[in-house]
Amino acid sequence: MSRPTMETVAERAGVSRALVSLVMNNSSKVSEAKRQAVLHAAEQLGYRPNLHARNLAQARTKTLGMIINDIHNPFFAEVVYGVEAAADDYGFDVLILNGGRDAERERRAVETHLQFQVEALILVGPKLDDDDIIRASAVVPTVVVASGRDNPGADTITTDEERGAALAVQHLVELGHTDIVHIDGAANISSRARSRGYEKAMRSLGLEPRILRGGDDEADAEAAIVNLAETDSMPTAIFAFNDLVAAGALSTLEAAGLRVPDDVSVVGYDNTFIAELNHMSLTTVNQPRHQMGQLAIRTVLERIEDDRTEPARIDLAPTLSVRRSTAPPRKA
Amino acid sequence: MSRPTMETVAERAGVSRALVSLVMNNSSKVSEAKRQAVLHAAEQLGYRPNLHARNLAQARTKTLGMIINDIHNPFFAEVVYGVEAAADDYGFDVLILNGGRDAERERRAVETHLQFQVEALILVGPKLDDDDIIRASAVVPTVVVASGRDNPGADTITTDEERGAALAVQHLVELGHTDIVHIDGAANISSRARSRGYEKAMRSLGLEPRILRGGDDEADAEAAIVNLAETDSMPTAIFAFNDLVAAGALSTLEAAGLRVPDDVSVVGYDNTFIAELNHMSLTTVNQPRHQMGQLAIRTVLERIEDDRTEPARIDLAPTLSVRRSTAPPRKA
DNA sequence: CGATTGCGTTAGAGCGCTCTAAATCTTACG
DNA sequence: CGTAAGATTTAGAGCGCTCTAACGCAATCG
Repeated sequence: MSRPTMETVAERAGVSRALVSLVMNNSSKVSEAKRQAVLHAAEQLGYRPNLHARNLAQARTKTLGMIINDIHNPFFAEVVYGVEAAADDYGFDVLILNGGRDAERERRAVETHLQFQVEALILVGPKLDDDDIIRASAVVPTVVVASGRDNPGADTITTDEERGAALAVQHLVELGHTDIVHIDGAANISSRARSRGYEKAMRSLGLEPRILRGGDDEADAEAAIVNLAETDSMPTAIFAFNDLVAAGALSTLEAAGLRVPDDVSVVGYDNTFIAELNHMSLTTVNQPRHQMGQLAIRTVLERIEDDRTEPARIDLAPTLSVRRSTAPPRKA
Repeated sequence: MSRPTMETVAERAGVSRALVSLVMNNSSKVSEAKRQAVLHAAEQLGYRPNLHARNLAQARTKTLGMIINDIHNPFFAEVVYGVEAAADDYGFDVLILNGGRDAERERRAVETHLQFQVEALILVGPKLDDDDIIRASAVVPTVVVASGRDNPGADTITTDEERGAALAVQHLVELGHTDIVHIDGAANISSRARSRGYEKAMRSLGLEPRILRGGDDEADAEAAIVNLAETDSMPTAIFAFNDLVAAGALSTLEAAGLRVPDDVSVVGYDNTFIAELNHMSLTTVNQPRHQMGQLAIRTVLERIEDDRTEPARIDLAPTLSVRRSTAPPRKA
């Protein structure tokens, strides 16, 4: 037994298929009596409109396609909530596809979304390269969130990561630190901007930058710090590429008998869940993720309506969340 | 300029629309010459099949609908990866909708998926109640993952949570603990089974169970432990409802001047990301999440093919991941 | 050499819905 | 009463694709 269609409902309610359509789209020009009859019939039959048929018949789908770099990463979850909230306001459905930290998978996800005729594409922290993004945005309005760079053709929502790094440095310097090491994000997409921000801030304050190669997980931090302990001198403060690297720093430092923040202060980046944990209590740079998600939707949808052609670029200000992993340096 | 259709491609390639269709579904009965011509024309036009049209024309959609309790929660991410891997094998697309920890939103998500004519529904840690699930599974094969209970009408993939709790108790007892307190999950869906497992295990070992009301986040743990410190006696080990509660326990204990694991051992549940962090290094009960996701797909798809009618129930065995938050009790 | 076979191709109906234009029914008014 | 205006309702085409049945054509065979 296949599912009931409008035809079935129409028959049952003793009206035409067109009338059922009107009721389903709650048109105002339907008599109350018929409306009730239709609604009742639909209810009884367990009728559910077929979105594929609707989307085919209509020009639009009222559907947005979102691709997330990695569902594992709670950083993106907040963005998703922002996106969903805004999409709700505009009456759009959001289909989520998982990129799985893999450019190839993201490419396939883009393809799937396009085949689903989404009206816009939201790429959250994409692994795709410029060409992919150009190709996609040639087909459908595209907005990129948190990619840490400009994206030709697409709208872009970022935070000023240089500024974020500067905030971290500033905070440490205000606490009295002068020997501040940065563990970078290696090949990571946002790494460059953060390092540059760190370096500029240090120099402008007359301090000597020291950058160590890190990565994007705990193990990378460990290597960097072991190196610091063995061959180099231990600074009084460490600014890590992200919270995870900072977490790695925390445990490696403690394993080495150093206390945070008494001996060494640590600052992370992203204000993830980890940083919030009481036991970690990481001072970190915060990006307004929810807002980024909301703006992504607004930007791209307005682009559709106003059919603006040049891409927008929105750069939000990061803030610093001060917690217990930073303190004034121990008096020498 | 709207997107090219099969018609456009057919014209360009000098063949009929039907032939284009055959090529797109790479049928074997197309001459190589025409196949190339069509492929070439499609390429040039940037043709992309319209999934809505296809899904309408075909009986099936080859699409699965998944609803995740909360994208924030990394526990579910692993399940998602399992689901995706298996779905890939079967050639299904997986559409993800976020439940947002809200039964009402989940209900709407189910509705959306059904309107998209998904061939099966995968509910990961649903907030929906039995009736919702019964209703859904009456329309489309449904599988529930990690709900911690039986779900009438739907296939169910769980782990034996009683057993998991017992593993935790066993581990602590083997280390020499006898005074073990459980902080439960309050109204949380899995709380009952874990508490029961704890209680049974304790009694069967001749120990007196002590259960405190917890919840599902750090703050809940704090309240419970403060209570323990002030009005009750501090045990030598704590088995928490989940990793987050355990994390809360960790920080509250340390704030109270107690060291983990020297003074108090702590065990969590779920083996989330948190537990893995070096700095936390939480002994915890692990659920084979990836496998759960895979099994969910297999179960529900096989159900479609074999049109089995009675729901399946798969109960996997949890394991214990021992880390540094547990140790023998301090000698009195 | 006409009939048969089989491969490659195509016409055309139909999937469930929306939308325009036209049909039908009311109601109001001269 | 007849009729125009307005309010409801409906017929029917069409969205882009798949699928069945039939068609054309070359190769094969008795």
